[in-house]
Amino acid sequence: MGFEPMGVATDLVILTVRAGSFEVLLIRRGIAPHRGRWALPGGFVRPAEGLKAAALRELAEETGLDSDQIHLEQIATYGEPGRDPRGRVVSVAYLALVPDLPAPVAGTDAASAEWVPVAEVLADAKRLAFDHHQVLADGVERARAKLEYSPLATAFCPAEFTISELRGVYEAVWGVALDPRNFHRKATKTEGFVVPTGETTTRDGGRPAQLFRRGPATALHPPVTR
Amino acid sequence: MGFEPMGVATDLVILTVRAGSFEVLLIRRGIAPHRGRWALPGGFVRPAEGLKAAALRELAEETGLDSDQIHLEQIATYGEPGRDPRGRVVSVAYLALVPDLPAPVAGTDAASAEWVPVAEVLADAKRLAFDHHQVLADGVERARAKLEYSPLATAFCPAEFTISELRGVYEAVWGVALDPRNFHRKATKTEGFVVPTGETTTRDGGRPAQLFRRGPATALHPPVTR
DNA sequence: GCAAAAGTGTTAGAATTACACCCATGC
DNA sequence: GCATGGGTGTAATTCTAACACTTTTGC
Repeated sequence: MGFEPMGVATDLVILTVRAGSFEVLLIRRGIAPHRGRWALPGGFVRPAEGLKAAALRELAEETGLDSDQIHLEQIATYGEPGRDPRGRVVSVAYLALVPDLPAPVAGTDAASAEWVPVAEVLADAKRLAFDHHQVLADGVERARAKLEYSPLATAFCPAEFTISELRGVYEAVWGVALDPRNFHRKATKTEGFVVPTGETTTRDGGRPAQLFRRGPATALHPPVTR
Repeated sequence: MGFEPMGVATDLVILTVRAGSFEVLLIRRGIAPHRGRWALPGGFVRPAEGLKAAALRELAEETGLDSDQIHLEQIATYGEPGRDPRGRVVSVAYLALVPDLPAPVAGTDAASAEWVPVAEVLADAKRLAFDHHQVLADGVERARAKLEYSPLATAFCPAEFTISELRGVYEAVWGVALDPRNFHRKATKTEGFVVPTGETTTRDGGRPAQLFRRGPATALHPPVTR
């Protein structure tokens, strides 16, 4: 059975929230094409490697994170002829949501990697190489939408977090202010969203706040509204 | 720049609602692998062809429909090594929602095609070739979810339809009964969902019903609840 | 004490639900 | 007339949004 072989790659939209800022991990390309321009991390899928496995490998190379600590899901696949000057390359894009990394971004990859505010990158459609502006836009839109009806915001938080830290994630990703009091009720009353650890912290200042972990829910009923 | 070439294909989850039944278009495979088994329509992407263009070509071959009349969106991409015995094949799955076709399904494709109730196919995980059971399940879940917050149900209807025909789509896809009176209010009051044509029909029996067309909305606020 | 953030209570308005009821047609 | 589905009205309930107010810490 004949078919025309093509290159298959994965690209990663790695998002985090750092100090109230919603940011994406970009690399400066060290090789052609688009040498010296900013791009999403990514690379070709190896012959005996699954697509998600390839994305996990790239993610570990860039961030040092392993699969337990991160949320990774497919966004979409981009394959217009001509999107890559090297030839026909089809790219499967993945969305990774990671907590604010205590360790530096430095991975085994030699190319320089940097966290950049999402708003800044999206404001300039020509900033990124290839069709990565569209890929980023699609990934960001997916993340924003999923915060509403899934407990995914916890993926941006450390293992234990306060309700106001969780609210900070929503505010950074959506770019809106939420009522702290109503948000507190929503987060703690929504079945399975968060579970209290019994501990408290004063790291946010003011009255000590309860610490929570991610709950078992996979969907939020009712959703958190934007 | 070296990469390992792979086969790239598209598979189609073509869904419709016919006489109150939620159905998927399957073909019986005429060639190996999985010869004689049921599968989703699909085929390899041509060298200079875009992914969506390939899906549209397959769709036209199977149903005779052109792009104006149908909704087509990407579901996901499936590329585990070993999913296709012919070698490393990555398949980009597309979801197509089509109205009940007045013309027979017969296309230029020689393989026999048939509409089969979705529930029947999903009930038997071994019915379909390759990993098509998973692809179908993902496509169906996408369609069910999108009915809630998008005006996509109209994609299953002819250009002009009554509110009860629209409700029939929801009931068939979700497998639930909806209150006709509350649904009527919801559909007609939700901004941009449907627009009245001014015509009426008695084809559903009883009092004449107003005819509507799809409205300009791309999202429904508030959503239709399951 | 004062500032800051956590957390609870309350109330008005909006949306959802269930169902009573009337309308316009075919037969 | 009578059956059938179309379409409107309305009240009970639930959800949301806005904000007053109390609690517990650091300084």
